[in-house]
Amino acid sequence: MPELPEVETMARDIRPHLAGRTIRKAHLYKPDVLRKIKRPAFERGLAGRRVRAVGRRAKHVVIELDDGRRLIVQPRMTGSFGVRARGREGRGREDYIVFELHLDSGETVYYRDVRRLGAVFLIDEKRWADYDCAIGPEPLDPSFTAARMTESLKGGKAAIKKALMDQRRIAGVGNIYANEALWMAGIDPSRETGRIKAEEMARIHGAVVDVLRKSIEGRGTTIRDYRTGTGGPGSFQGRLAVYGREGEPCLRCRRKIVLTHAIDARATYFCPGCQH
DNA sequence: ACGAGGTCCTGCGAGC
DNA sequence: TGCTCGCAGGACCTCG
Repeated sequence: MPELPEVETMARDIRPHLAGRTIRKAHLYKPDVLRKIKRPAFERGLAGRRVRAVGRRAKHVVIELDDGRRLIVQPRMTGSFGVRARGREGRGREDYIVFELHLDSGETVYYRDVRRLGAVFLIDEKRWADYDCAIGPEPLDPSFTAARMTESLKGGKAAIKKALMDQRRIAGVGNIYANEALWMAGIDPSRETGRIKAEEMARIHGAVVDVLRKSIEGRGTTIRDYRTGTGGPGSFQGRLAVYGREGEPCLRCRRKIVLTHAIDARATYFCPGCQH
């Protein structure tokens, strides 16, 4: 579920509560979300550590610790963060809580995930660098130009929508924003990536950057599960042009929006009237 | 080298 | 009202 704007919103929301704080104690309730680390090592590795920084990379929340290690959380479909004020005890395992970080401020930052498809890992600097290298460029980085995007996508025989969602090519774009960006750019999602002209690629680039920026401003898209770091819904769902609008008129040409699962078995919404 | 499909999980809404 | 079924915003793996 959470794509770049949603993960960015979560990271921004929890940052003021975490940055500069010391983790007194970490408690893990759902060990099956851990990757390549066991519960005791996870809890021991976090206890006593000070949080140096909280950021985002692609669809991951990155919590950097004072020993250089990173707590990485990838919420996938249903993961979300929350902050509990001092003195308010949590519901712990009853409430799909995966882990809790009890801070020296008295606050508790927790991560919950209903489906538990998300991933949590604690890795050192070197392994994080390797992991980071394998992910494509950040679309909101100033160096992400249309030329850079074209270079990153080049040679693709796959549908452009699939290419946009490939994290090795571009970071952070998922199903909702791939659908939206292609509508904005007026490009048919099934088009072969390698056959898209430079001028069209520039439109797609502009649309990707624009839709992600606007969604961050709106604090993300809540269809069902997504919650911001403060527990509320996002607002961008009210501004979606195609996603979830099957059968409704296109906002540009009034033709009916079509839903198909032909591309990678994921829901693709597009307008047959003005996307070519 | 690529695409298709299964897998991890739980909840929800549609339809009977 | 209550059940079953299909589907969900992600990403990894195997198979052909």
